Amino acid sequence: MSPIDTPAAVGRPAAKRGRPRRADADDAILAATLELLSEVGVAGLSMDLLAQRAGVGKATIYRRWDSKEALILDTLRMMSTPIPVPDEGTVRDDLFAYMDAVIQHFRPGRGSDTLPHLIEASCYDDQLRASLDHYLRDRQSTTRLILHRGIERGELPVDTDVDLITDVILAPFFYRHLLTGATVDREFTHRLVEFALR
Amino acid sequence: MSPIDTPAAVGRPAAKRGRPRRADADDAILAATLELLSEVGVAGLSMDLLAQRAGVGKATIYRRWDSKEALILDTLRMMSTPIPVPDEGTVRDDLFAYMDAVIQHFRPGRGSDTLPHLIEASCYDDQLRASLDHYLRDRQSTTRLILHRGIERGELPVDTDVDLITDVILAPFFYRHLLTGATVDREFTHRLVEFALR
Amino acid sequence: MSPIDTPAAVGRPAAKRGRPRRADADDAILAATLELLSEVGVAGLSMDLLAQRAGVGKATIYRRWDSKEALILDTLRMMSTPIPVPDEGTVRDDLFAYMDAVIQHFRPGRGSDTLPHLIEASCYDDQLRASLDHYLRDRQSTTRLILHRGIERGELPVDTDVDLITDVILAPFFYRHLLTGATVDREFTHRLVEFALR
Amino acid sequence: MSPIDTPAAVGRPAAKRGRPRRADADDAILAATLELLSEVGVAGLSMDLLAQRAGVGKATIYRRWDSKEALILDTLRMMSTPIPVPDEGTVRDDLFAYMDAVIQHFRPGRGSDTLPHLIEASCYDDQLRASLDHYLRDRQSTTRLILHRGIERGELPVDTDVDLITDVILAPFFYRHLLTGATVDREFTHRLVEFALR
DNA sequence: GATTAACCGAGACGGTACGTCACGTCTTTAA
DNA sequence: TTAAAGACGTGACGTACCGTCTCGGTTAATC
Repeated sequence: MSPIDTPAAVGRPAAKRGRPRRADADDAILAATLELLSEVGVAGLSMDLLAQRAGVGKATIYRRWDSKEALILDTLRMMSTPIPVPDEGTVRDDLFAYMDAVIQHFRPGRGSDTLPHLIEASCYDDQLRASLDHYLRDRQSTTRLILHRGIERGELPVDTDVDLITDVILAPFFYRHLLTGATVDREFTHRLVEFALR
Repeated sequence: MSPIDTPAAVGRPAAKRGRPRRADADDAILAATLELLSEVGVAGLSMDLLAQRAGVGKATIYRRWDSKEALILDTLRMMSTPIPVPDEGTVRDDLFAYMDAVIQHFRPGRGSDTLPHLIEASCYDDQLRASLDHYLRDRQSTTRLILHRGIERGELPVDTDVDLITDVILAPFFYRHLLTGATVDREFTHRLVEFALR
Repeated sequence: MSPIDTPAAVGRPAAKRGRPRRADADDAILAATLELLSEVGVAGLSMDLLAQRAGVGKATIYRRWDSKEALILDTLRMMSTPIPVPDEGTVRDDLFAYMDAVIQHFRPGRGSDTLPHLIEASCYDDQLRASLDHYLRDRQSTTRLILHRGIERGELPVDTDVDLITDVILAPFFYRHLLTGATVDREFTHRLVEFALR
Repeated sequence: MSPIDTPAAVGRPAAKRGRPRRADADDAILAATLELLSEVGVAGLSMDLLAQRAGVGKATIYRRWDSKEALILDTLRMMSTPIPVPDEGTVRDDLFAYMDAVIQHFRPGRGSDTLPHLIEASCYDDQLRASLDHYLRDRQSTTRLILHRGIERGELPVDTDVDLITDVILAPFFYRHLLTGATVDREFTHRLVEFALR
């Protein structure tokens, strides 16, 4: 979910009236959100605190985002450092490298309650549900890219079920991380990749 | 997490003094919780409302459970109808049948915010985290049973990695359900089972 | 308080530069204020609503009046229908007639919170305090006129304390109206007039 | 308006259940209100600040009073030092002395916006209107007592209209104080008393 | 005719206070 | 001692206004 009222339509002159939105407020708010997420987590991030930190009125936040959660999701989208696409030469090694990075990325810490929070919030907000879905499917793109590259190279059969393998590789990671709390280490992800490419 | 202070040790007369705990309060509370979960979801389940519904003081609830979430988890454990263990003759058909039932069980509805809520809450409460892990690993037992039965029957090789296959079958279900919002239907679970048993 | 910057001095060309004030904006604002006062009272009259109703920007209002209350007071001054000066032949009958009209004028209704609001606001704004004083003393002029006419006619002694009698007749009306909530009817005002002229 | 739910009915054992209201909270709240009224006036008295000052949750205040204004009125009733009943020997001197004290009491200062605030608020709240009426009529009792004492002593005729004279003496004070802003000094109140007793 | 300065409607801005709600604890009387 | 009832302190919520500011765009008097 992007900030509300983004004049997405190209070519429309937007016929702006009234004082325009402060251009730098979005950034200030997103930056403050990112700061607070890592300092106090989602649980400690109140809208009052956020507004104060961003040097902004609460109304300015609500004018731009529908909810705290829409804002947080946008913060993840815009501010979080992306996991780079590895290029080790083979699908197997690319997936090994990528999953190593994923493990690093989901280290437990102050911000590790963010994704669970968004998941719960999306139960009550269809628009957020759609945005979160879109965001998380986007994060599959690296895995998909690696697999497609493998098919092009002839390393994988042309009829490889990319969707399924993507799920099979990524899902157990989140399943263990969020649900069963089982160990997620390199040994596990490597075993998983071997199984998926078997 | 079981109710606090359960006189687990048999034989100890407990040397009770004062008014004894109401024997039926636990059940009344669990039943009211289950009712409210399906009526208003976790989001609408406040402790005040719950106490009123159960005809119980709030302190009585907190005397028996550490938190709202511990209670909810116990409610799931005690009150929710278990998914029966199928016995179709082959591992493949057992897993097909089981996953069909799982799909039914996680139909969207009033109570479908329960698991996400517990997942988030477990970020802030180590004891809950442990209890939830235990509960969810418990729910893997049917899948494991089916696989072990297959090994005994000689249907699966003796060195089958039961842990991994369990994750590979169950994880994508929750991953799609909670994270990407992708379709989860019989076609998908069947494809998944085929892949896992390939 | 009149609109700010009124070029009161006649003959001074004021050497205006720039676009002149919209001539009809004052009226539009005053009219909208009067409308809203009777529709939603002072309490419901927000500056945003008022600007919208008058088809005017908020800044245009603040350019012309110092505050919401200065505007409201001006609205009363300019727009409210004045109570006519009676001429019944005697001081007694004139006062009877006038007080009857006053009773009518202060009927309870949507706009009856206006005066109390101005009274409170004038606690925080010396200029408003002065303007309100001036306005309310102005409204004594009819009573004063009636009394002075009586003195000229020889109906009242020449040393009549007009100030005091004015207060004695008008004050109990407002005192009961605003403070004690006691009944204010013709019987009361007549008794009052009789006492004052005794 | 007294604190909500006061078990006014005598003889009813009240059949109290649950934790009783903190006995000292009322006092703490009233005292904090009085403090803040004199420090920052009604305008600066926010419920958050008040709760903090009283060492009490906001909900505790709202549990006991319907509104900020009901609380303020109660504060006046309970905490404000009453004007003593003078006993100078004659009605005239008693009234002189009393009005002198009234003038002192309504000195301008931090708390002088309190009465105007309550008057406005009572436009929007019938219960407050009734309470304020009752409070202000109560404050007439000293004047009435002085007049009745005069009748008993034979100093005033038995058919003296006590209601009217009370209004005639007190009303101009508030009228000038709140409305016209005219001078209210000893000279004026003495002239007023002389006129009323004429 | 070009420039300039004050105006215009619209609406975003930083603040502040509101009254409600839920949390988990505490305090009463009764059993 | 536990029970039901319900008050407690805390703190976040999302809304509504305030009075100011900032746009793009008029509209005159001045140059």
